[in-house]
Amino acid sequence: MGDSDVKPVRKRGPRRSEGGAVTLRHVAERVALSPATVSMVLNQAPAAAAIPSETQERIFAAVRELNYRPNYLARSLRSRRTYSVGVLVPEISEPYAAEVMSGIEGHLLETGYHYLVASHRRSNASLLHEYIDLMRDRAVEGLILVASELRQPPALPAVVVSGHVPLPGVTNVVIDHDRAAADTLGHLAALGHRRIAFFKGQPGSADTDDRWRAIAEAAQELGLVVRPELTVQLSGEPSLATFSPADGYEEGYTFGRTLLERGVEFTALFAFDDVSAIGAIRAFLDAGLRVPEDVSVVGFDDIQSAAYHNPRLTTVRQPLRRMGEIAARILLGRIGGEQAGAQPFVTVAPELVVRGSTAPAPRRRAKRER
Amino acid sequence: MGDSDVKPVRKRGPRRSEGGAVTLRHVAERVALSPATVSMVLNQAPAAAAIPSETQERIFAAVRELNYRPNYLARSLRSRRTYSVGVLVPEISEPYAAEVMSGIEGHLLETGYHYLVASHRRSNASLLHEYIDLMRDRAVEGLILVASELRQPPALPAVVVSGHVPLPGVTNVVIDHDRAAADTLGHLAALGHRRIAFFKGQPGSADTDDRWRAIAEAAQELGLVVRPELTVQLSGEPSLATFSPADGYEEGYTFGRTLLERGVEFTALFAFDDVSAIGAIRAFLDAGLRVPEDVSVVGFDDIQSAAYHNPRLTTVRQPLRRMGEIAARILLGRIGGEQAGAQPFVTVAPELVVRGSTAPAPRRRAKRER
DNA sequence: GCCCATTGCTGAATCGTTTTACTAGTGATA
DNA sequence: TATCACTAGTAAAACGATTCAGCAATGGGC
Repeated sequence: MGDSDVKPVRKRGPRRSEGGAVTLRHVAERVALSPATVSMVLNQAPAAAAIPSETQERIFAAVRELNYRPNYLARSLRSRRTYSVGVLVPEISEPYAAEVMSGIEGHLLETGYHYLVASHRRSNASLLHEYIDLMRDRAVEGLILVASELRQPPALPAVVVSGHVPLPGVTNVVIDHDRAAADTLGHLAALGHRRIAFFKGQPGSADTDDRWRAIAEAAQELGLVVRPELTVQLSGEPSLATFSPADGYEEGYTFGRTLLERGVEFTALFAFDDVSAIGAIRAFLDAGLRVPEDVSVVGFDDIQSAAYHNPRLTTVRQPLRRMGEIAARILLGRIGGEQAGAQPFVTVAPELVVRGSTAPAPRRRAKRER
Repeated sequence: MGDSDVKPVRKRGPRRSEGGAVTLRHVAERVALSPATVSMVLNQAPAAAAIPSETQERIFAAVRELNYRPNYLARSLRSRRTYSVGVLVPEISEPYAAEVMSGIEGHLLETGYHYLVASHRRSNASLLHEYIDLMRDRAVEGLILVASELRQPPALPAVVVSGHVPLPGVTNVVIDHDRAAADTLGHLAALGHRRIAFFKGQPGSADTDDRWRAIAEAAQELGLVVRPELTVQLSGEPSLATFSPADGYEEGYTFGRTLLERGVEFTALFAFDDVSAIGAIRAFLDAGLRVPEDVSVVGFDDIQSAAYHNPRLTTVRQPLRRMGEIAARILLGRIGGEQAGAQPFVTVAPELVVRGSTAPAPRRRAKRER
C-alpha cells in the first residue's frame, strides 16, 4: 500500500480558492457568466428581469453549492448602503437605556439592519458629538440617541428618544410630560400630600427640563408649591469613590439622604426615575422611615423591576421598549427616503401605575406642619 | 455691474469635490503628492519613516484643513481589518447582560474598536449560530458570547463569558462555581437551613450545568440533600401571556409560587440569579411570608439593584463588568495575534455578599420538619 | 570614478462588489 | 426592409483606500 490510496486530506465543504473566501467571481466562473450578471440576479436588480429564470436558478444553485457570502465591505463601498445605524446611550447598563435598546434592536434586526452602540457616560456634549462623528466614520446610515441632548443637528438622519430640542432633520420621541406630571401630582395631592420633594434629572439628560417645567405647571395648577429646599438635582457624574460608571441607585441613595439631612419635612418624593426612586427608598428605610407609611415615593419609567420591588413601586410608565421600536421605525423610514416623516415630535402616552409605594400622607406629619 | 461681483454662494468650510466627501486623493492633490505617500504617512506605515517630518506636517495640515476622514469601508476592504467585534447576548435588557456589556464596551471603545450587538432571546442554538454568521458577514474580527452556549467552534476568535464548553479557539471567562456553591451553602447551613430550594438555570444558559454540578457537590459535602420537589428549572422562554421578551422577574415570581404550591416546606431558596431571586421574593411576600424571617433567599450576580432591594439581597457577586472587560481584552489579544492566549478557561473569583435576605432558619419550621 | 545605501517618493495593482453603457441576436411591426 | 423593442447578457469603470515594487537623486566609502 503506497501513498496512492491515501485520500488527500481536505476540509469538507466547497473548496475555496487560495485567497480564502468565495467571491462573486468564483460563482460567475462556476456558471460561466459574468460577475455583473450574477450580481444583478442576486440583488434582483431591475435589469435581472431579462435573465431567464432557468439561468437564475443555475446561479442560485452555484451560490448554495459554493456557500457564497457577499463581502459586506465591498458591497457597501460600492453601493453606499451599510444597513447599519448607530445608537448612543448615556450608559448601556442602566435599565432605562437597556429597555429602549431592546425595542430598537427588535425592529432593526427584523429589518436586516445592525447597530453599533456607544455609551457617552453623561460626559460632556462634545464627547457625545465626538461619538457621533465616530459612528459617522463607520458609515452608519442614521443615529438613535437615547435620553441624550443634541447640541447641533447631526449630518445624518437622527431620532432622539426622550429628546426635546427641535432640530432640523431630527425627530424626538417623547411622552406627554404634562399629563405625567398632572396625574402624578394629582395622585399625591389626592392622598393628602402637600410637602413633596423632587429629584430633578441630570443636566445632560434630554428629559430633564421639559419634565421639570411640566411639574412646575402641574403643581401650580394644584396649588402645590415646589420648594427649593425639597428639590435636588441628580448630578449624573461618575461616582469618584468607586471609579465605576455612574450608578443611579447610589445617586438616589445619596440624594435621598441629602433630603433627610436638610431637616425639612416632606411626606412624598417624586423621583426622576425608578432607579433613583429605589435608591431613595433604601435611604429612607435605612433612616428608619417606612415607605409608604411615612413617606410615599413615585418613580418614573416603570422599568421591569419596579413591579417587583418591595414596596411595589408606584411609577409613571413609559413604554420604553415601544419607544425604542418607534424610534427605529421612524429612522428607517427616513433613511428609506420618507422626507415627509421629518416631524419634530412624536408623542406617546404615559400611564401612572399606582402600586404600593404611595399611600395617604401621614397624619402626624401633616399636623406638625402647621 | 454684471454677474462678476456676485460671489458664488458656497457652504462654508472646505470645499468638497462634487461627489461629496473629501477623499485621500483630494488631500494628495492639495499637497502635490501621491495618494500612496499620504496614506503611508497617515497610517505611520514603516515606509513613512523615510518621509521628512516637514512633508509629514504638510500632509497633516492638509488633512486638518480639508477635514479629511478616511472612508472606513474602503480602508477595511483593502486592509482586511474592521476593528469591530460582535457581541451576542441572551437579551440586552437583562441586567446581567447589560453589565457585562458595559465592561466590554469600556475596553473596546478605549482601544478604538466598535461592536455590533444581537440578542438571541434564548431562542434555539441554530438562531445563535445564524446570528454568528450574520456578524461574520459583517466582517467582525471576533465574537464575544455572553451566557450563551456554543455548539460548534465559530470560524472566528471567540470568547464566551460564563461559558463552560472547551472548544478549540475559544476562551471561557468563568467564575469558580465550586467556591460559590460551597460558600453559599455553607452560609445557609450555618444559619441552620436544611430544606433548601433551588432555581436551576435556563437550559440554554452557559452557566446552568456547571453551577448545578457544583451545587450538588457542595451539598453532598455539607450533608445537605438537593430534593427534586424543591428544585425548579427556569424555562427562559418568552412569556406568551405578554408577548414580550422573557422577563426574568416574572419567571422568578411564577416559579416562586410554584415552589409554594408544591406544599413541600423549605426555609431557604438559592436562586439562579438576582433577577429570579427578586421575583421569587415578591412571590413569597405576596403569599404572606416574610423574607428573611420565614424564608431566606440568596441570589447570584450582584446586579446593581441587589444592594438596594428590600430586603437587601444576599448574593454571590460576579464581577460582571470586569468579566466583560477581561473578555474584551482577551479577544483583542487574540485578534492581535496572540496565539498563546488561547487558553480554554480564565477564572475569576466569586464573592458571597451577605446582606439582609438571609437569616437563621425559623425554629417553628425546623421543628415541624421532624 | 564606481558602487551601494539611503532618502523621498510614485505608479499601478488590488480588495470584491455594483452599475452604467453597450452589444448582438431575434422577432414583430410599420 | 428598415426599424424597434426585447432578450440575454458583457466589459469596464467606479467605490476609496492600502500596499508592493521600483525609481531618481544624493552622498559616502573605497
